[in-house]
Amino acid sequence: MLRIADIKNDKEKVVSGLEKKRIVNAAEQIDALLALDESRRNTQLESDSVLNELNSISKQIGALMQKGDKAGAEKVKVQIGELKSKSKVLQDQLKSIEAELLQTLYSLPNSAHEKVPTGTSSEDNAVVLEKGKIPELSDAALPHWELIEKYDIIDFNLGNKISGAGFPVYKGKGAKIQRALINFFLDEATKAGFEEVQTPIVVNSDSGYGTGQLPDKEGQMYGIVDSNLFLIPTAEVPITNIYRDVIVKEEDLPIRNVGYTPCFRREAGSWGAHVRGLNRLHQFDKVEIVQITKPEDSYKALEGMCTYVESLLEKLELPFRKLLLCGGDMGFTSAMTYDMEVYSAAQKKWLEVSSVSNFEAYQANRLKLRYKEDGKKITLLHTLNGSALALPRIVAAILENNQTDEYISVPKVLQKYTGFDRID
RNA sequence: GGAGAGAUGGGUGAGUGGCUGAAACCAACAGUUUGCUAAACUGUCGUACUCGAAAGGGUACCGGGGGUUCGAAUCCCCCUCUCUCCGCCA
Repeated sequence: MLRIADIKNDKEKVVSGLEKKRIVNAAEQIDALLALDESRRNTQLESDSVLNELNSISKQIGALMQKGDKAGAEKVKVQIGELKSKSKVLQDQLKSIEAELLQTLYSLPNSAHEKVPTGTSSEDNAVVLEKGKIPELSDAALPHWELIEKYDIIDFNLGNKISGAGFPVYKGKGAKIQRALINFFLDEATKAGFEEVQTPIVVNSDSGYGTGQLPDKEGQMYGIVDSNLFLIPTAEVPITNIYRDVIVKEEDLPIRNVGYTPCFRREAGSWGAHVRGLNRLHQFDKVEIVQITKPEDSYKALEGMCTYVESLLEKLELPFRKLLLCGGDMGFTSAMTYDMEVYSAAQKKWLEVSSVSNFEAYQANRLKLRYKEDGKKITLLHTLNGSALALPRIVAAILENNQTDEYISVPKVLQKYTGFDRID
């Protein structure tokens, strides 16, 4: 969540960043927030002084009792009644103000970075890089949802039977190519300096709040009945929450982790006829990289993570482009996001396969993720993450782009992982 | 699932109503000594909010929430988690 101190420090900047995020009355909301904080402070001040008085009277009573002066103690006790009721009122007041403050902070998204383009939808995203050759396919080229049937490698009907729509079953070479990609991504990330972690794929609500899925996106996660647990929508949640309530040692920074997990998304409302095959699923596999840096290093780290993701796409020989998302298309918690899209040549569509974001201190503030600057001042860190990469659309693009009439060729870098060089 | 024990600062761990924001030890940090390292000695050593230019104050926090009391780490209630034994089991 946003930090009051930052808002006070440069209100205009925060407001304009929020406006980019399509918060219409950002200035009013921020003013209300500041007023609320002001009243919080005043109430606390008052409450603290009453408590102080109560504490010192209690101490007096204690001292008198020790001396055996019971009558004297009773005399002093008389003063307490009124102070206590006063203190109760103030503390209740303080509690409700704090709750309101927190709720307001939860409801506000991260403020967009100055360099984020203004805009309301994906139309307004800026293409900042385009790389790779778009293959020319024959007229007989098939979209991936037909290829998977032709070669019998992914079965949606089986998934339907077992679970429901959006839960495919990968078979034979289809399953193997998935596993190959996961291993390839994990190995590459390890080489690039990310430490591999394996986390739970269900999380509690504290974790959901920590990274900002709650309360904003509760409807997007699958909840587990009677357990107050959620299936993760991304490995970002468990990995970043490793560091919740942690004061990191300065020499351990930056922290870089990578993890593979299945991801679960309800995708409520986003289902439709235009979503076919692997383009959108309820369960999919993803390798995620997470980085935690000092504030001054986070934008350099963001660029570095993008460069890394680009290198994966190049190795897979997939044509891709890189977008700097406009404020309106960015996620709730992000200050700046780059999306990577691969071109899937048979459906003639750009498919988002990675989203790399800098959350600055927004998540860290919820997570209480900090470090001791110069061994003294405690400072919130910056968190970042990126998909590296999400599997289904990569699979879709590989299948479509590498198809011939008789077979589909496997990208060279994957062959040592798959053990075969073509699907036929 | 049944029975019992427990949750205290970076770690171990003391603390059953006021002198405890919390002993002691370890770790860490700074300094002294030393040819270097080590050892020894001295000091510092939780977090948040808040007042203050600063020095230094105030308030809260001993798993979480509520209660009793003038006063709670300490007593009571609820919840969560951990450990041990039994049962079951990949």
